[in-house]
Amino acid sequence: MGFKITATFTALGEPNRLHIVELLRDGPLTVGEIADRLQLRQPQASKHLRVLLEAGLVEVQPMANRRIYKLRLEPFQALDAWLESYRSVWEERFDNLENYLQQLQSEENKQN
Amino acid sequence: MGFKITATFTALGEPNRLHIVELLRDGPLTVGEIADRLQLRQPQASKHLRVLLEAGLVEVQPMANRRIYKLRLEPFQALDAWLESYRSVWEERFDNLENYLQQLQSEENKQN
DNA sequence: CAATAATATTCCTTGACAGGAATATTCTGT
DNA sequence: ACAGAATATTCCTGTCAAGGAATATTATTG
Repeated sequence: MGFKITATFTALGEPNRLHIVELLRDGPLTVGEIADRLQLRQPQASKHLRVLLEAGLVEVQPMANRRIYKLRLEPFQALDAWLESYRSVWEERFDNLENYLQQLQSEENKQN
Repeated sequence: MGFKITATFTALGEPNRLHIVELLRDGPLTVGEIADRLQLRQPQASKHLRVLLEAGLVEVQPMANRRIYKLRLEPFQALDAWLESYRSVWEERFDNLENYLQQLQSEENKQN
């Protein structure tokens, strides 16, 4: 806990990192495996993983020579919670209400 | 349609822009109002709004002298859909399954 | 302890981005 | 058409992030 949601967004804003996350959705992977599948050089893979790690999106588990990265759930749940407040917005068709209010305003206090 | 989700993420990765979006959640606002509430100078507000606009997160509706910005629903729904595939991950406790697989692997084909 | 595999870190360079200040644009009313 | 309000754009500058290449670190095996 204690990760800022903007960190989540910026981390996922980079295409390679988004791709990594999508790979990890299907299960934990090794740095080398990630680099292979994404056509990345190993150092770049490590660097992106570092960013994801610091954003709390993944965690790492050393195994022998390797480091296995896997998704952490919390940031996704946080994202979900954040989205929740917007779901109500579109479900209530807030949109139309506002159009209505704008009409009122645009007609400068016309009283019927 | 046709907006990349990475664009959504990068747009929301900037704290001021995230803040703008959260303001707009409660209803459409004018550039000036946004600048006021966020303690931003008008040009910066306009610039951030431009980014949000190009990412498809907001739309603008000219009214007289002003421009009223409001949220567009689609990117949020897209985000929601994207998150959906991760919900199943954490709901199925995929995590434990993987720990199990890792154990197997770490013990190098030990057959009981 | 040497050799090797897997991964991380550093240094460098380049490009993107954010804020500040100034200026341009657009619309309205007269 | 002009003045003024609201907003957009441009230019400049400094910072930060990403890729490439080289090197350092860590753990395993013999």
